Amino acid sequence: MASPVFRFLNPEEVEKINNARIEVVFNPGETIMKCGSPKTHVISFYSGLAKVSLEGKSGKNFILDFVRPQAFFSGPGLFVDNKHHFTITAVEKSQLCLIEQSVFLDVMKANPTMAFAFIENSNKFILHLTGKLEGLLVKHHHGRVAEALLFLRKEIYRRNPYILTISKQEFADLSGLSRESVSHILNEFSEEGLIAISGKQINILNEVSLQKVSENG
Amino acid sequence: MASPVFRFLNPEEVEKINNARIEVVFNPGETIMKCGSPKTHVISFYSGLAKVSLEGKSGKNFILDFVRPQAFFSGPGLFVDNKHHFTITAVEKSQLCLIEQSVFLDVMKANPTMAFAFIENSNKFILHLTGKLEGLLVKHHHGRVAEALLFLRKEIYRRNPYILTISKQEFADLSGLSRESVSHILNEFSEEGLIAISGKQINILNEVSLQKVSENG
DNA sequence: CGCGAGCTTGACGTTGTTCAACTAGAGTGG
DNA sequence: CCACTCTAGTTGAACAACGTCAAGCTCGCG
Repeated sequence: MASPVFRFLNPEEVEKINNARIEVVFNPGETIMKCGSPKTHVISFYSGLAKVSLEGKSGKNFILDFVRPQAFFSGPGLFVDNKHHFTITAVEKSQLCLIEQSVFLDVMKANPTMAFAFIENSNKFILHLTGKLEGLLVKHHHGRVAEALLFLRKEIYRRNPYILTISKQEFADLSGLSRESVSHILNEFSEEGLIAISGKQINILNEVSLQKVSENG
Repeated sequence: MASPVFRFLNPEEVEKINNARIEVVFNPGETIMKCGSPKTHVISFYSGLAKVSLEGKSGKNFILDFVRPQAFFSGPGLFVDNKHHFTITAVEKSQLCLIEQSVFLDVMKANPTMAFAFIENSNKFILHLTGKLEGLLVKHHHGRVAEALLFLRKEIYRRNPYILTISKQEFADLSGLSRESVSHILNEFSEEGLIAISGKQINILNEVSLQKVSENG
């Protein structure tokens, strides 16, 4: 029960949730939730890394967010059409719990504090999405790549240098660019001494400058 | 108490909300909520039209959504930082109620059904946002203008032909383009016989083709 | 040693922004 | 009732951004 959404449960409620959850392990590349399929469970994520992506027709994908340890994920189909609107795919080997939605809702119904925590979680997601929107609208490719580099360093891998566990295609899907553009720009950053790349390892050498590029590029 | 969010209140709860609300009328162009300011009320919208926009630094704005009669609006700052993250501006003369957030939350705390309706409302907003994101990523300018034209016809003005109450600049902010691009494209659509424009009136002549442009352009 | 997927590199063309000049309409004051 | 001005909108041209294409590279794996 690691996620903040569950932090206000009493032992009885914890018990109820525990009886309605199944623990599953997904290997890299495996689909956890498929866009369009019926939504029957909510997710409590324990370990690993998964991507939440939008499947555009014409094959273009876009990564909205990552699911990380301690995260809770429900999806916006709840109370709307009870379908999944995003596809969630394991990037690293991931351990998570699938909790029956009906039981989850029962508990939430009786515990308004948990409902408020749930709303907090949704609102943070909304803020994340509007940040993405703003990035796509105002930033040019350099800014978006810089933003993605810093996001991965600060939010996902939480260290520097870091080893990319996502592919270059996924990096492109994260920044809303083509794979080739990402290559070009990483190259430029490398030549300018902002970062150093060797294989899958990325080393951010000049975080301050990169931050500026992210904001003004 | 027109919004679906309030549909499950009992008379006592209605009374409580009624005592904590103030009715205000905004004229076109007036700011209802300003991005960055503290968030103390939620909105129940009665009549008129308002835009919800993101203020990008560098002066670029983007219209995320419109607030219409019957709509409820809270904003994602709730339970996060209690600030406004969007600016809401009246487009037409608008009549709305500002409800004290603390009272609103008290009522929601005691009424889980209302909390669920609130979550439904948030989720629909999330779906709207991800739709916008997808549009920006996949569609080219023609597709976006076509989409905006159809959105205004179907969701906002609900008739055809319709009179634009938003400016061309706002139309551009809605589709994520520059004013000039919008001009060019509306011209092209007009020459191709898809629409007819005279002054502020827009007449969609070939909705089927426009729909196709919206989907594949 | 050879194969193939993922990635890189460079050239090219389309798209859409920006700039600048122009037009139309609305409000103001003589 | 006519200039004058101010804002909103249009038009066209030039340029830059970015995706696409195509060719080449790298590295893991048989």
